[in-house]
Amino acid sequence: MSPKEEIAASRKDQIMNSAAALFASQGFYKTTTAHVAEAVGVTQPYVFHFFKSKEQLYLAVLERAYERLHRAFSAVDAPPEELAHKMGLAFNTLLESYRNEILLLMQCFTTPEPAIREYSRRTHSRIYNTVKTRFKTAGVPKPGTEASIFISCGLIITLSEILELPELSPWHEDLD
Amino acid sequence: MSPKEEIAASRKDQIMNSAAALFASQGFYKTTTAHVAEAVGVTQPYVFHFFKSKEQLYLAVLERAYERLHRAFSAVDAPPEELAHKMGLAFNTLLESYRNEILLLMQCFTTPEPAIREYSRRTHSRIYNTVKTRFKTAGVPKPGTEASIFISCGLIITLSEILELPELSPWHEDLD
DNA sequence: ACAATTTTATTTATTGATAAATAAATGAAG
DNA sequence: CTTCATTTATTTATCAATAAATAAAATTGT
Repeated sequence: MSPKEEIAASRKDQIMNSAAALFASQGFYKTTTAHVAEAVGVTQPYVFHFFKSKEQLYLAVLERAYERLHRAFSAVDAPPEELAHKMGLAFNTLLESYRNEILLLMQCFTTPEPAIREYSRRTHSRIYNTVKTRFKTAGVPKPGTEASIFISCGLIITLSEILELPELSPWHEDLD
Repeated sequence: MSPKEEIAASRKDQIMNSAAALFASQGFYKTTTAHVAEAVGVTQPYVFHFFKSKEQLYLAVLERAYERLHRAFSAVDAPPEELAHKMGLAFNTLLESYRNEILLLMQCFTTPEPAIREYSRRTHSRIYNTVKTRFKTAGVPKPGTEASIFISCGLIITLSEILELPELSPWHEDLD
């Protein structure tokens, strides 16, 4: 965020932004409410004025990330044979603009907190159905299988980003 | 483990087995050394007699899991056009026999502990190179790309298992 | 003066880790 | 054999640190 936007953003938004960055890189457990507060420049208990628990904060960040992904995918328009490719481009654009949120979204399923698990399940299910429906509507054969492959692609990109192993990315040129 | 094997297994092995199950389902942070100890039936400080820290225990379990995967993949023998398929079968067999270890292996990259991150990086890199080399030696074209796709397949299966969303699995039949 | 914002002070619970004590097994000497 | 000594296996007790959450006070703006 630019300085101007930083000022314009409400405290709640600032907290969610810092939380997204920290949750994405440090995960749910290693990210403390004190870290989030410090990143924003407020005191730790103040975080609880906006979110009744650390878990609720995490879920709020996750939901916002999902909505952004959903909007981005919904905005893609292309003929059937280009659809998957264009959705891939949309995913990459999102990864550049909202890296934290995307990495969090693709990673959340490993957080064993029951409420987060359940939410992750719902979220991944929603993503799958969105993608599948888009493929199906466009007349792509085997839309379910295609959607599954598409998401697996997102997963390996995430893994490659987190571990800094570019050769794992499907975009990496396969020489020799 | 059967009762007989349970007795035969050394304390250290028992601790690693319980730790594998707990780390796979509860993750690094939510799994306490007390939980591991309780699952084995020993006291919490005794775990530290075998592993100098919880982190070392995690890494030991991870290494054992990697070695099992490596052996399984190395044992696969097939002509080029069947190789990927047969390696997929080997992965599935392993997932049935050593579910905990496999899920842990595919999940470990999200644990933000620096030493674990570094180890995950190394481990995933080793898996990738193993698979790529196998494809290349067999004469499969684009072995790097194929290896990347193969691993992404493992990731989506893991996601589907953890969240209990069978429709996300590549093996799920794509009806309608 | 009122309402919204933000801080200080504090509590409670959890958990990884250490140290010292005890019990059990093993083996050698009488 | 069986007693004693020595090592190995395991427990009890405890510490120190961390972190989420609550409540009440204080500050700021209108």
